[in-house]
Amino acid sequence: MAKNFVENIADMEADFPQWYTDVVTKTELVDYGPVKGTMVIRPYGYEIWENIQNYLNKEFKKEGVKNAYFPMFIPESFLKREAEHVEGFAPEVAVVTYAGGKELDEKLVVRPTSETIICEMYSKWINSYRDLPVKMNQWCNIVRWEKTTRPFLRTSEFLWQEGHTVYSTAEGAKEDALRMLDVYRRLGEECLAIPFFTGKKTESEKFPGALETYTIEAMMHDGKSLQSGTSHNLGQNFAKAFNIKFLNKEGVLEYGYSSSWGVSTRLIGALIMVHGDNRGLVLPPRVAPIQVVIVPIGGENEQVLLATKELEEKFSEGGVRVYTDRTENSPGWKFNQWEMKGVPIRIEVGPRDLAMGQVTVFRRDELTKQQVRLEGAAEFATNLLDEIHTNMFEKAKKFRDERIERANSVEEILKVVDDKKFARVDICEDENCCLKVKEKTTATSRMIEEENISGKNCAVCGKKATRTVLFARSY
RNA sequence: CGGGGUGUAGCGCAGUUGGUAGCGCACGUGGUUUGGGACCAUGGGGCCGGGAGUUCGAGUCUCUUCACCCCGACCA
Repeated sequence: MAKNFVENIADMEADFPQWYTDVVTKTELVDYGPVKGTMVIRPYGYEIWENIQNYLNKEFKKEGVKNAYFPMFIPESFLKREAEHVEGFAPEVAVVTYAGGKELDEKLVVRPTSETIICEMYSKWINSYRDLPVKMNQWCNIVRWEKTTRPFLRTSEFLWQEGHTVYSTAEGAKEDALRMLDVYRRLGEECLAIPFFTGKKTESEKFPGALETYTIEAMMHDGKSLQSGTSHNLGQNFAKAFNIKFLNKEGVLEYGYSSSWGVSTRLIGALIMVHGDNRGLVLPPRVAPIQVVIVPIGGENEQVLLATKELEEKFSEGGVRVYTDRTENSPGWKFNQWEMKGVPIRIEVGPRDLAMGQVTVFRRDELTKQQVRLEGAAEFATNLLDEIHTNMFEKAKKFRDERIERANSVEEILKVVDDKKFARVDICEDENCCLKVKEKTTATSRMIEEENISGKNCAVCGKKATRTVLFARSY
């Protein structure tokens, strides 16, 4: 191996941010748009998103959630109806002031999230307890004018799904928020091979206007945390702001209880930074646009052509996303290319193996090769996809679990996060203690792991601790 | 929005005291190749990030602006 096959990608240990940028652009997931902070999601990246959508749409249907679409323009006054909400989003909204050749009477906010407009519509549609619960989801784009941006992780515009529900009881909304959090956790486990931490946000980190925010957090390869999705119990905050009222069984008018939950294209950033390595992407099989790439060697060889075609057909029939690389490039070049692009399995079909009735199967997660009989190769590889998925999940879990450390003081927290780990901290009820940690260590409280703990002291102020919180530096 | 860094072909880079732009890879064409980034031949590609200035002359000097990267403040 005379040449460095990763010469095009920065070393991930030496320069993780550069590695990330190199990987997302060179594998053609994404490109920068002409407007600051915007990204073009290219087909190879978009297919990952489509696979995530397919999984979630199925799960949403199981939950009785219907897809719908609400307008992207929101009257500015809507945002102002919920005090915390407007305060939280005002700095980053884009506003349309001019349209149709004239100044608008009322400015239009380009949605930074759709609670307000959806609740406005819900208030028209909800009259009776018989109308509840209402559960809708929309797949759409969102605009948040961020100061610093990075493809998938933070862009001025991004794609997401946002679910919005209304229940007749407080418990209904809370349980919904928790149930959807679990859907996201399973999305990680079953689809992205990412072991998410799930828990509640502390007061200072919760969604503007929410009663409680639940989060899925993932540990990236550099030890930072990425908030990968959130689920909010909104209580009656938005129902009151938007006048969502219903008559209960007793004929008494009540405000509804709502929840909202969302994941975005940021998930793609998460899976890149959880699974990637110095050769580039390592895509989880269930979302990989190409699950198996076949590389025929010695293209003219009739036996090769035949075996390749046969394999290809078997995969297609079995519902495996397969691609055969028939380009003129040399085999070595193709190997490196497809490894960079993170294809889970590569099958090399060449005369040497075929003479013995076999093909070579390479797995991206472990970078290992083995010879397999041609007849059973498709079935073998198909099963291997599941094994790769499980292996990737377990590897990520092990990586994560080895990098959580208890910390009993601000100094210890600093040491742990400097060591690129998450700190598990017993802390008191006072939000100022969380903020003090942030100030001293730049690590933020990611989520509450456990509530109502006893017999422990706050790592910051020394008073009685009531909860265990994970702290980490984050994206 | 502060502090630092980088912008020259798609990518990676050279470009001397200012004298009118080059290399490798990639790309087109013809041919030979194919088990870990093949080879020969021959082509195409540049508002040197943008604007303004100094100068007879600017990739090079000055100012300004934009984009990207890093470190802080703010966030999915």
